[in-house]
Amino acid sequence: MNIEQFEIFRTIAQVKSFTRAAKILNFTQPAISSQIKSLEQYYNVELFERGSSGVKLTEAGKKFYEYGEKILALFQEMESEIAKISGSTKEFIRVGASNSPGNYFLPQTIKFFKEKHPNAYIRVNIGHSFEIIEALKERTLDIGVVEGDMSNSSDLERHKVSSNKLVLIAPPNSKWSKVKNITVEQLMSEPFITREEESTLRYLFNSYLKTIGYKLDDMNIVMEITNWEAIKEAVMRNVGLAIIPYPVVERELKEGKLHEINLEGENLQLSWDVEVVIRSGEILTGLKKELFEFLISPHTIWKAEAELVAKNKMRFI
Amino acid sequence: MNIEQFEIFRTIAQVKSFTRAAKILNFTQPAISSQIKSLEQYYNVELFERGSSGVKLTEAGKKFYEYGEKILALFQEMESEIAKISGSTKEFIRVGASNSPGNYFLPQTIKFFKEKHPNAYIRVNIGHSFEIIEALKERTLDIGVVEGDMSNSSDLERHKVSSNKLVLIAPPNSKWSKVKNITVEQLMSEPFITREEESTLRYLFNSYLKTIGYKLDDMNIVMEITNWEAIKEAVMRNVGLAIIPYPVVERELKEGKLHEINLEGENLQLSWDVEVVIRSGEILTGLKKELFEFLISPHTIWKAEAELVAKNKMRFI
DNA sequence: TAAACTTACGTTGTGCGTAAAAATC
DNA sequence: GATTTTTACGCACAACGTAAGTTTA
Repeated sequence: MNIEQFEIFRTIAQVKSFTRAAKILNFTQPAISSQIKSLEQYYNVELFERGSSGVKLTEAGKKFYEYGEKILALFQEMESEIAKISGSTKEFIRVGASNSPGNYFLPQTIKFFKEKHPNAYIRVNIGHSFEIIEALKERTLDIGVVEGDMSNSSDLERHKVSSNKLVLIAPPNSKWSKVKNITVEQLMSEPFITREEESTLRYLFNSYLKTIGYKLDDMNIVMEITNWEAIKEAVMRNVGLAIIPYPVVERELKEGKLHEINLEGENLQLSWDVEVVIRSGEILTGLKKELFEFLISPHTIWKAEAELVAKNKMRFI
Repeated sequence: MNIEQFEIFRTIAQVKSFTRAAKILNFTQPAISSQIKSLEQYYNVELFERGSSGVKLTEAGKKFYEYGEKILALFQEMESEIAKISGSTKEFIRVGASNSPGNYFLPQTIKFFKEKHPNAYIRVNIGHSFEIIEALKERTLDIGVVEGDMSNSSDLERHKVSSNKLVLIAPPNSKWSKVKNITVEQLMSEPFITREEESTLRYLFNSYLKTIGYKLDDMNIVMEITNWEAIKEAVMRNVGLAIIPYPVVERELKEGKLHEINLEGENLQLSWDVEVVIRSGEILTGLKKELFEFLISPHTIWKAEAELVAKNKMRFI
């Protein structure tokens, strides 16, 4: 029996879904399934009731969760104690998130942060906003990430995650070079390049499209690419149009290597409605400080992602 | 990181030796080494100070032990809770033992018991007698096995493990058929069959020999065999003499298939000086009761061992 | 030299991802 | 029919045992 299994189990229990837990923990869904299955076989008891809309804890599952929480808490405490003694540069950071940010904002963000800071050992705990807030106050979490309601509380500091503009880009020196505006209707039929399904951008852009009565799946998607640099390349090679966060293409637009087109009547201001919360007056240090600052300036996500010499996984459709 | 690693770590800390921990946990010593090594590498800190006479906890090791105890306690509690819910026939039994019984009496005993009762999940915790006694009173242990001092305490029941006679056996219808007595001196040069080094009998017989100024290693050992049935066979085939617990050869002696020889002036009464301790008035049930009764009648060890259709591992020297 | 731990190596088993299938609404 | 979990399978890595090597008193 494995400590990691407690973490998998806890995440599932918190998000009530194998699939979502897999995304958060950076596993495939079958891997999660098999871990839970082996637990259930070992104890010869069902831990989750499987439904087609998520899963639910059984009685045994509740017990398991209850003890698992305590064991994980002790374990994490131990790890930091040991880390102190070993003079290790490892830093254990406990992040709590509510459902939506936990599913769409955090997973990739933390993945990128870890790649830049291999010494950061980040544990993500998912729960309701009020639970995250409670845990912060009880000092069992270092940083919270919740849906923004801008409520005030003297002992907590809330930082709204800054918004970002999205831009529609086209190749210069093409039929687009003179075009300044197009309608959403037109865009839907144009060859379009997008990020992979699991990406934050795709989720946000899709949500946006839904609000104005469209679906990303109805677009003429010609390519899915998993990193910004390759998307920019593809647009330059006239493969299609793409939607990209402004910070990622700032330089190319200024240098004229890419061409911006306005979506008529649409404001592609991108907002997460996410707040990063810490205890008031607490001075964060080291990687905790770095992570906090990374979280509240989300454009760094795009940049970080661009910097990673990505493996250029691309897939033609 | 693995719960089992906590158990390995704890056992080492308690017996202060990789080798002894390996025997208790039924692993080879290198397996233990590598587990600890991987822990130390992961946390980048030494957990034990290695000395040529055992090992000692470092500062980090002490922290690890402290948390490990708590985590293991929670984990075991959880397992029994889950077992209750699952209606499992698994039974978790917490046995505490002081050093000597923990090293020589318990490991094989429990191994045999488990083979007969696959539903018994037995955790052995090793410490000083007074710690075992304390833990029993605090109800964190079910059964204690300590060196016997027959001290009295109203809240604990102490049961002396019954002694057993050892007999020296020879083939009938051979040069031994008329021999009734030999001296230890003579025995030392006769072809002799013995159990493997790790066996309880060998340990006890060797201890006995030392008290009268001899060593088992000085005997003319022609074969080591890991089970009683095969030893009896070998003696019958005139391979050599052997020392065996009386219950194991009772039938063969009565039927005349084996011949008993007295060791002149020696009393091969075998005593463990071991007491099995439980809380007074507590009524043991199920496998706990079985184990308790198994422990206090150690001749069942020999019998159980004989019953197991052993793999007849034998090794010529 | 004896007792203890470590290293080296071959084997086995576990855990993961990919892909396809089954179940549930 | 779309979403979610399960099954099947191949691969890679981790854990164990055996055997040989090293350390230390």
